[in-house]
Amino acid sequence: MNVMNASPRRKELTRLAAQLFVQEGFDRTTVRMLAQEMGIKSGSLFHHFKDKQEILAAVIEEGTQNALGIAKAALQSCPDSAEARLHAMARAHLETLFADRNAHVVALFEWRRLDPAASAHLSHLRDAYEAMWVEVIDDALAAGLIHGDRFLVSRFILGALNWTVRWYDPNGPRTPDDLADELVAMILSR
Amino acid sequence: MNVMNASPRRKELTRLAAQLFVQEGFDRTTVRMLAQEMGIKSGSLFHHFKDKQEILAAVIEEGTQNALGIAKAALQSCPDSAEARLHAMARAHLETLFADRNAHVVALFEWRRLDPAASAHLSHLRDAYEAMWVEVIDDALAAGLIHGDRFLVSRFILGALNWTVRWYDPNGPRTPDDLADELVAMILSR
DNA sequence: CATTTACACTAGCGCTTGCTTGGTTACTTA
DNA sequence: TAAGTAACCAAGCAAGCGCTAGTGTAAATG
Repeated sequence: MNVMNASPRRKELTRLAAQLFVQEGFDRTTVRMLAQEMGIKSGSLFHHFKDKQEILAAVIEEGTQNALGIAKAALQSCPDSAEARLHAMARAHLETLFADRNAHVVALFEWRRLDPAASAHLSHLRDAYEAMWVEVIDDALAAGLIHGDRFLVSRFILGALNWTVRWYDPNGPRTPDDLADELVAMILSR
Repeated sequence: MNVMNASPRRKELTRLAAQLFVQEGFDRTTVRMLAQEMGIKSGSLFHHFKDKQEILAAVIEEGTQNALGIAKAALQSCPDSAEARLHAMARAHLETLFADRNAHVVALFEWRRLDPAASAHLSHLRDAYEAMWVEVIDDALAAGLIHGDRFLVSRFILGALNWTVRWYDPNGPRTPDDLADELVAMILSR
């Protein structure tokens, strides 16, 4: 078995798995379905992954790592005002949400299928991402851009953003940036 | 088989099923687990429900009907201003979300497990509920209470509200009404 | 040239799944 | 007291599940 490496083959298989997990749900996706989508037989799958659980963990890790990278890049290359940073985070969130849509849908809706070990490991990644949000929101509160409880405000914002995967149509007239700007405009105290 | 009636026994079984579906997810909940939780044998389950699908549909129907009832009652017994109605809808949404939490979590996160027939039937119920929201939000926009695109605003609000099931702790210091008021305060243009 | 590595294959084991069958029990009604 | 009905059970079937064992082969490596 090809333990925990990041071969290009494995990356491609992870991408295909994410797509199937979104289409069918993790539980209803069988190893035979995964193998067929990948053009191999079900037994061959276990050369690349220890078990089905590890495929799920790989999908979620991939998505979360990308989200972290995009958010960091967005904050670094943006004006140093609280308002600009809030905009940048919202835009970055939706950018990664729809660039790696499959991985993020799996992360959001199949998280509970992770076994405890994988869940613990990936929780750290997600916490790192959420910490960036909390910092930006604290700055926005301190600057008087928004008002309210920091805990509630951040939950509401992330809820509204994450829920977009349930209704947003990438082929429609609006870009993810449009959504981000509209949401920020909606909550700014003016 | 006890076709599609609403016997008290069936109602109680539906309630227990909702709980298990939330704990384990629909796919991982076996008919044997359901039966055990209900204190009967797995074969007996099919006296009350045609198949496993019908249990899922029963859970979701129950929750959606309750939501409709609560929202209607809330709008009828509230001052006739756009702002009061917006408050009332947000409060009603969170009230039913946590009064029938299990049923609503299932409706929100297991909807795709419904077969097409059941999905079509229940979609009508859900559309009726969302139509109430659209009306209230249109009034709020017309009154100048909030600004933005009616479509986006309603999606953002419902997203923020629905996402509360992922983090809200009913045993914490805040009531659902607190949440509703904070959210409305956050989006009002002041 | 010999050996290792990466990747794929076939075949199937052991188990669980949703659901059916054929029948029994407990209660209500005529 | 007889008939009807709702509720239940023991047993098990056919299908499908994740995963393993063992083998073949072509390319990379010593």
